[in-house]
Amino acid sequence: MAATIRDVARLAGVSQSSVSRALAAPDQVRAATRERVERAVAQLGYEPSRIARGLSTGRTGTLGFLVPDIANPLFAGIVKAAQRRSRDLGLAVLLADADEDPATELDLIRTLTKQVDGFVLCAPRAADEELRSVCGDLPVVLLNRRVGRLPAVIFDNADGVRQALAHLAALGHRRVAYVAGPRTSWVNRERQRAVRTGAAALGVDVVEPGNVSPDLEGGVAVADLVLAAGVTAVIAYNDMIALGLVSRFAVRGVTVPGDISIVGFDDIPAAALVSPALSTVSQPQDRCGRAGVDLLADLLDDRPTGRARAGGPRASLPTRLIVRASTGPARHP
Amino acid sequence: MAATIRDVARLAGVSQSSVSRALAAPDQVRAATRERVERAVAQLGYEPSRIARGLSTGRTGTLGFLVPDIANPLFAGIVKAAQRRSRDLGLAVLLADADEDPATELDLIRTLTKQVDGFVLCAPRAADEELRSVCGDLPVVLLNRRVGRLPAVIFDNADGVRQALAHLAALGHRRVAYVAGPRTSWVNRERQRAVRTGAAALGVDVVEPGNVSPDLEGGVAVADLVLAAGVTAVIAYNDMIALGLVSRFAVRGVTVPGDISIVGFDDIPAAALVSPALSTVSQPQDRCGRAGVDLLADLLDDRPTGRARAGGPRASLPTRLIVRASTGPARHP
DNA sequence: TTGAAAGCGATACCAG
DNA sequence: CTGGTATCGCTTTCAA
Repeated sequence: MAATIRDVARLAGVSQSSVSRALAAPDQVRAATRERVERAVAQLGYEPSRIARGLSTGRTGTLGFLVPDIANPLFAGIVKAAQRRSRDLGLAVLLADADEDPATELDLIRTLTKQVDGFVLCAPRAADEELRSVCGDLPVVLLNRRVGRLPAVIFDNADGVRQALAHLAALGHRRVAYVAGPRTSWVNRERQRAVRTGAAALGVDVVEPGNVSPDLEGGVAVADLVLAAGVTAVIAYNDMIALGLVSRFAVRGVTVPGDISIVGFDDIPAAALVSPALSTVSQPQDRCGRAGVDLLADLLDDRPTGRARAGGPRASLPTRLIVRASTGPARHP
Repeated sequence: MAATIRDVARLAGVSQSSVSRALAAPDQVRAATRERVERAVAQLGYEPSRIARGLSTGRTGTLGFLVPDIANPLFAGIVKAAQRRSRDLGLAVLLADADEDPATELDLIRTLTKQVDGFVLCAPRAADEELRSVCGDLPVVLLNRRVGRLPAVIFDNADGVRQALAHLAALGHRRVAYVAGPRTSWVNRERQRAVRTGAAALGVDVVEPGNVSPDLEGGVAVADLVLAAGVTAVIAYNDMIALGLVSRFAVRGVTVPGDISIVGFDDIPAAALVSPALSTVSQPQDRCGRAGVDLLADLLDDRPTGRARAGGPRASLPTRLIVRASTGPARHP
């Protein structure tokens, strides 16, 4: 059996209270006492039980981290960064993978809500009101999503889209497709809107073959529609879809970028590997994950905004177009 | 403030004990009582506090899941499967990413050990004895690793290697490289050994350019050594390394599989996407993740072996070679 | 500066 | 079948 605070107290010849204090507020304890406690702690290899502590403090030292799909490299990268930061802050991470399903998501939040101090919701798919109500007054930080005035870390999607469109327009493309991601994705709606307004401003026609799942299958499934639309370039909701397109295009004998140019989003590792390499709008995953955790930690410690640490409670992170294979349309060399 | 068991008891006009029973063992309570309790529960939206329960039962309803690197698609896939299974079993998952570092790993286990009922350690990098001692007598299930007689789920690495070697030998390769992964990886050692003995049996020469990190960078870094070794084929510790090789080979003007054939391990999604597509030994990630959680759940519930559910406490999952681009050596058409 | 004692929210044993 | 009560391990007043 692991040692408890009582064992330490007994061994050190002091009360439990003193042990507790010696550990939590060392300066409220005489040096001599503190030392005896520390010795006892070391000798017994004592480590306080987090759950027992949780019971009395009402805090668990754990944060809930929700993602739509941990197999998506973007989210894996964000989780990794968040994980590291949490560790540094002494927080544990309860991971929840919602499988891209809004209902599962709400379910997970509901069941986890009792065991965490707060949530980082990465790109949640559920509706605004449902998210609000399910979170109650638990501290929440959103990533890749905006809901009212809740603290959030987002990428500058509009600017990313602008860069992508400007790039394609400069190459001479006049008719591009936007392959939309999940209807439930706030980011998708943002990009969609940005594509529409941005394209109009540049005098570029936009075709939208519809919404697909944000993975390889989604891209493969929609590829033929894209071809049928007679566009010379396509902007995909994310790199997974883009790679799915590449793959299906190859099967159809359509060359990239010769016959059609593609721009994705996220700059996942695989994007640089396919050949020709994928042009993509890169997003700083680590800053995102880190900022999310920082923001939540601030909330937990009651630091109202956390401006100092995370660059504002509603940080917008810059995105950057990475040009790899894209070229102008074939008929316009 | 959320409702407690006391509130429910008061509202239902029964004792706390009865409420507790009505929820945990409904058949030990008169129907009438049970109904009153249920009504009260519904009315108050009561949900028992997991941590309070944890204090008295000594169980947290949470399992610790440790991976070397969540950004590695293999592990992401395994985590996803484990996650789903855990959810079905009513367990929460505390994720820990050790960043491929043995020390971090032990640290994480130590700090998390108090808040979980058991651990699933996926491909842990720490040494046998350290793992044993750090886990104490917490239930532990290993994935991709064998330590003494601890319950484990592993892939049949030897057979995977055998398939890969047989394939290459049949194509006419007589000199192949094995690009090793982390020295700390048990799986790597298994594969390495299998390559050595297997190649000897087939009369194939093996060159080993050394250990690299199991990611793209690792593959890129070692690519030139591989070329210098004058081999016609290479088996890589995993797909990430293999893809790194492909990428660097392209830069060097070496064509795959024309000049050199590559076989990886894991069959991560990206493997099928690069062109030419990567031949690889596929591992059933979902079965692995699921079996790991099942095994641990059995341990927690004191079902001694869990044979029924997971195919044995030390399941060995089949691997399967997926042939994509590999061909025979150029000089041997 | 220290110790005693009252919770925190549930479970589980023991009478009745 | 039900209620009272000790208990889990720690934090936090409140006195001393």
